[in-house]
Amino acid sequence: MATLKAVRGTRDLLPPETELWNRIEAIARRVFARYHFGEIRTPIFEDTGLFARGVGEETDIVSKEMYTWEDRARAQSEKSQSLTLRPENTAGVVRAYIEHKLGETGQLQKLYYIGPQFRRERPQKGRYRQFWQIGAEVIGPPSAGSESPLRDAEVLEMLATLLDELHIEGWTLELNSVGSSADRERYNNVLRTALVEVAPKMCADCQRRAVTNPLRVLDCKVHEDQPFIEALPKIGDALDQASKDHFAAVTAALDAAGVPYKLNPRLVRGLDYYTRTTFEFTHGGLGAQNALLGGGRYDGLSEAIGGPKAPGIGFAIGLDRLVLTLQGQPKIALDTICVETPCHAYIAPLGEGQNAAALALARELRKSDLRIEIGDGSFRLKKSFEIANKLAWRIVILGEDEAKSGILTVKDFLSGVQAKVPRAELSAYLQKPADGVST
RNA sequence: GCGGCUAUAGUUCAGCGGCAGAACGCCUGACUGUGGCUCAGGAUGUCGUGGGUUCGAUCCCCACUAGCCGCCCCA
Repeated sequence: MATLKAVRGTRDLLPPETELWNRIEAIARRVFARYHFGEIRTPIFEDTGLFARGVGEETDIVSKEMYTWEDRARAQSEKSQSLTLRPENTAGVVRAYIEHKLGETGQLQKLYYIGPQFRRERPQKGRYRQFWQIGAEVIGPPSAGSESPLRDAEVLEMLATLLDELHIEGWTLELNSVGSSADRERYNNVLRTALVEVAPKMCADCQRRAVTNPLRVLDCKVHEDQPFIEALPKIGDALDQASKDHFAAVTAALDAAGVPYKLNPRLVRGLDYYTRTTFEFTHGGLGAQNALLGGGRYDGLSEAIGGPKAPGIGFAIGLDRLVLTLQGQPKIALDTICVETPCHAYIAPLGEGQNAAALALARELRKSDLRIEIGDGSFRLKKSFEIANKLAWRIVILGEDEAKSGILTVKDFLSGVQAKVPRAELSAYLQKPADGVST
């Protein structure tokens, strides 16, 4: 039988890498809490229609990258239904917002999520078919202030704080406004018209994009095309006054808060639901996938999927890429966020007759929140020492002498000091830093 | 979905048309209760899978699968 493997584009995360993931998530939760965000957990699959209507029928995600299947009816009363593994989480959050009538509370909803998403793309470094995102959404009825540029700026400022606390060095915030959906449509037409003349002089990809997705031409990286792109109409000029004012207010607030950003008039995002503010935080050294996170405002999303008017703004961080970035950074930064955590002590029972006593001792110590590993009485003491030295700060020897006297032998690996410690004092003794090493 | 590169020990990798190699890691070493550094031994394996060429293929050819890089697109 062929050995089973994780399917293409999926992978296992093992210790100690999972430790890094946990720490990143813990930092994110801590930062979100300071900004009064609460966690939301939505199902991992949804009705296909949610993504078709929310994300956009014509987007690549929906048209060719979703894991979709027909969930057959099992009973006469049941209807078959097309289901899809979520390719992103914003649509699910907005669906939940509508379903639970959160708008009726009149309160601004600040929700964050951490979880896997699924897209059937060609796997690459930092791009998996099951990938993880940390994201957050600020959404609510207009009366709650959900349309305010202050919310855009707050989210961006929070992200700057988060990246700083994660010790990501050298990030860049790129910022743009794509205007209202009407602005966007108008601009698309203007662009399409302008491209009729210019596109034939550009690269093959651009000639194709000019027809299929004009906004994408702005993203072209071919050097020779840059002058043509520079000369194309700017989306900023197509914005109505309200959108211009909104964007100016966002940048003013960022300036006041001292959050650095770079205006990028070419930053258009792939998802249909984005309006007004769009942004990306990028980081060099990630190759073609240089975006660490992206997001934007989506004032019409709720209505697009049948809900009330509920403007919002949100973002999603690609966790897989964030981890890659951290792993690629100078060791100092990595150490501050992820250090290996050895056990406080390794208990070495001498003889299988001491195994039961070892478990009892471990239980006692673990109740004091000490990290304890237990050896096995069948091991020779030499072997116990070798193992213990690899994974613990100290070894506690539990032999017949110790069992009788109640005084345990403890050796500190760093200093090499060996001590006799009464059982009642052991927990306190092990809590103490092992010679310069802090717990 | 398209193009290029890659696939050998637990890991990182060398290698060659004729019995499979290194480093690190792992196991064992005066069989009595003492690790690290050193020393002496030892085991690593369907050479990604399936076909083909050949007296003989881990090596050459084809297909498949997977990974990496790029394109498309995107967080």
